[in-house]
Amino acid sequence: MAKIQSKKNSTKKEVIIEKASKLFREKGFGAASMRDLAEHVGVEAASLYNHIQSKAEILQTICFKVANEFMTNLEQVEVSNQSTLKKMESIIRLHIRMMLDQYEYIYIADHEWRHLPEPYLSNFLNQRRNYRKRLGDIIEEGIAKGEMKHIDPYVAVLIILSAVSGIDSWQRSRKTTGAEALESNMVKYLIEGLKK
Amino acid sequence: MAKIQSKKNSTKKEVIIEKASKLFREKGFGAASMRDLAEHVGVEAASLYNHIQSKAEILQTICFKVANEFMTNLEQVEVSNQSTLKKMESIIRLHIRMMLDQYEYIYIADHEWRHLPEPYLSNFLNQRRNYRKRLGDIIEEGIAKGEMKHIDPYVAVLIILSAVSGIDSWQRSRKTTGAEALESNMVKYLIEGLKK
DNA sequence: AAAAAACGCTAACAAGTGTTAGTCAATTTT
DNA sequence: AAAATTGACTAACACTTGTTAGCGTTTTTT
Repeated sequence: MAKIQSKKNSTKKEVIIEKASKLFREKGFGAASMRDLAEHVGVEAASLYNHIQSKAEILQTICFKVANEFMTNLEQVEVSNQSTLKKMESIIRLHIRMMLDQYEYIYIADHEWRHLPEPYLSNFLNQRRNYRKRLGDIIEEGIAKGEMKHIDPYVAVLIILSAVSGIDSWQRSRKTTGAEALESNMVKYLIEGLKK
Repeated sequence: MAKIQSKKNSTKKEVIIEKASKLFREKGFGAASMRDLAEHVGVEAASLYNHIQSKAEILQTICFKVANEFMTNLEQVEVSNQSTLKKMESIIRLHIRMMLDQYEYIYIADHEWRHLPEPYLSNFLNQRRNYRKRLGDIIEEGIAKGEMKHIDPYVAVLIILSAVSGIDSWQRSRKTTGAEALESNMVKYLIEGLKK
């Protein structure tokens, strides 16, 4: 019944999704074709449909996998006993780390969600709005407690999320800056700012 | 010879590019079709080719228009007699303002440049790399002069550019935050940080 | 008024799209 | 060993893609 195949301990479906994530990032969801994907998997295009239901399903799987991962983490941070600043720092660090070692997935959830079919699109956007709202609440609390500057919480959330998601254009110059250095530099900036 | 048409003082070619920019942003370059565009312009698809050479040409026009605008501004800032912090502030403010009133164009130059055909793609990436390098130089100078924190300049540039380009997901909630408020909040954060 | 250019249209092209139907060998379950 | 499932294949479908050819009308230039 359960079909375990291919190189590593992964279903063929997982292999397809993994290859698709690379392809979707390189070419964009719309420009990546199933025949293209099939070639990377080493199979004919029609054979893909023995494992998946549609092209869109792949996108859904990726987007919601990412969304759930972030949401789960947020819930853990919310109930933890840290200062609001530390909470934000934890979240920032998680985003950076996920960006670094699940680059393709995060990129797609960040940039290709527009191509989700309804009702998944609305669902995804609701989750995203909810996530941002709750990040904003942490910042609001931080301001009220005098731990943070008086800044529009929504703008702050926007800056933080955009900044970490922008790591994608850093990808190629990995050599010049190490991963840990990048992380600490980003945290430093996002918490303490540019001005001395 | 010169053909001045349509509502405002704009060539039909300009109308096409304007409509295209909205379409490309909504659907992505790959998913937006010429027939789709033609309908928005109020013409048959084939007729578009009396004004443009190809779909790709539209993308090129948009991307390089934006790139040149930013580059021109950077050159002005570079030769000005401001502190490095003020220089960065000027640049940040310009980015935010352009994002607000040329949203569609900037978005496309930010997100759809991948679909540029060679040799335009390389050209565009070179310009972008150059732009970022020079922003980094300003920050490097700021650090050397003790005006800025000791932070990897490239990471700082990344954060700043990503943050301003992230305004796109703010677009719909314009009502809650005014444009000036957004600008001052972003500048405040990006210069002074989150921590009090 | 004549010549030329601009610009809309319809029809068509070659190529590519996601996806389904149906067949057959390999593998797993009974 | 028999039966059932899995999963690969080829062919094909209905449709969309960007783009060109060619015709005819309107607008501009001479």
